[in-house]
Amino acid sequence: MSDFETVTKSVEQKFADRGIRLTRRRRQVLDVLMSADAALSAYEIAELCNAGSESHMPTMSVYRILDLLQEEQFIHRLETANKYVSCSHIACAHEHSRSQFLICDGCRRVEEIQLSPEAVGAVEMAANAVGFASISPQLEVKGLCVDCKPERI
Amino acid sequence: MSDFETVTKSVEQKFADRGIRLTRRRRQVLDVLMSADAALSAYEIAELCNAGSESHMPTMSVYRILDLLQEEQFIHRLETANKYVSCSHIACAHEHSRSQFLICDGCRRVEEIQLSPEAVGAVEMAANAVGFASISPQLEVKGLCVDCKPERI
DNA sequence: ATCAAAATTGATATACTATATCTTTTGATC
DNA sequence: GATCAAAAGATATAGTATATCAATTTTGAT
Repeated sequence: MSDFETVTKSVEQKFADRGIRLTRRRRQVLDVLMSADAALSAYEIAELCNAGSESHMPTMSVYRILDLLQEEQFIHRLETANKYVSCSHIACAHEHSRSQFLICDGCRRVEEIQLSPEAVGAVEMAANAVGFASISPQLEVKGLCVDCKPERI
Repeated sequence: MSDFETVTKSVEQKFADRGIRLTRRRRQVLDVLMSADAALSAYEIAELCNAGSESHMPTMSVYRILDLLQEEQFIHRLETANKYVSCSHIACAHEHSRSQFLICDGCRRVEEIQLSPEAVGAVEMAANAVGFASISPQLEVKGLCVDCKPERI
């Protein structure tokens, strides 16, 4: 069974376990996101759903489905980019409470990483110091990947 | 001399030093941002410029001016909020190369903080580990301030 | 002081991201 | 199959942002 099929099976199981229907539309959106190697906007997702397909996927449906997929933690919304990515732990059995992203300002490549608890703790302490009670579990960091970093002369 | 006047003088000096004109429009936008106690959208800035004033500030001018002010490091753009804030070091003589923001998901309050070099280093190391050459000097963290944190029962 | 070039602003159009709302269709349950 | 709820379709509209060209203002050289 291919890797993609394994993931798909796992996703189907999760939908079933939670009593959520994995409809054709939802499957389309999720497939597009899982196959993408970059973060996509809702409109890009709609286009890709329609590409080479008879169906007409309305963008509004994409937004609705993105909301659901996000609630169920199958995908993430990148707020600094207004784009969406499938969760890199989509097939994992465990929950993953925190997610951190690196977004390349050059090629828009996205890597989901796991910061050390110490690093997260440092941010939390700095937050507490200025009157913040808690910080969001999602952190987005922009940068340049090695391919996009301009060579120094 | 009031605090606001001190800052204004300092800003005027910086404009002069860099050979950039501090026009009426630019001053309006900067004044609005410096007087604001929250991050503002470009359209909100335009509205505030027009409030109680004879002038008509077009939103497009606001965007143009925001670009300039950002290049010159007088203000920051919050990418997670699509809003703008004046730099908390606007009157400082030194450069401040890094900026980190805490944004309250409840009241939208924004605090500009300074993370420890260790915390930033931890993020950089994690980035390097997944093929990123460098990270952006601006970090935005969402959270809840103590006023907006729901009481536990 | 006058004129030409450059910088700034004004005006208009348009693209992109997102939400609200109402109707129609589909699917589950009895 | 009838009934009800969930999902999808359709349309309108709000909010954020960029592109472009024209008009005006400022600068600097003569």
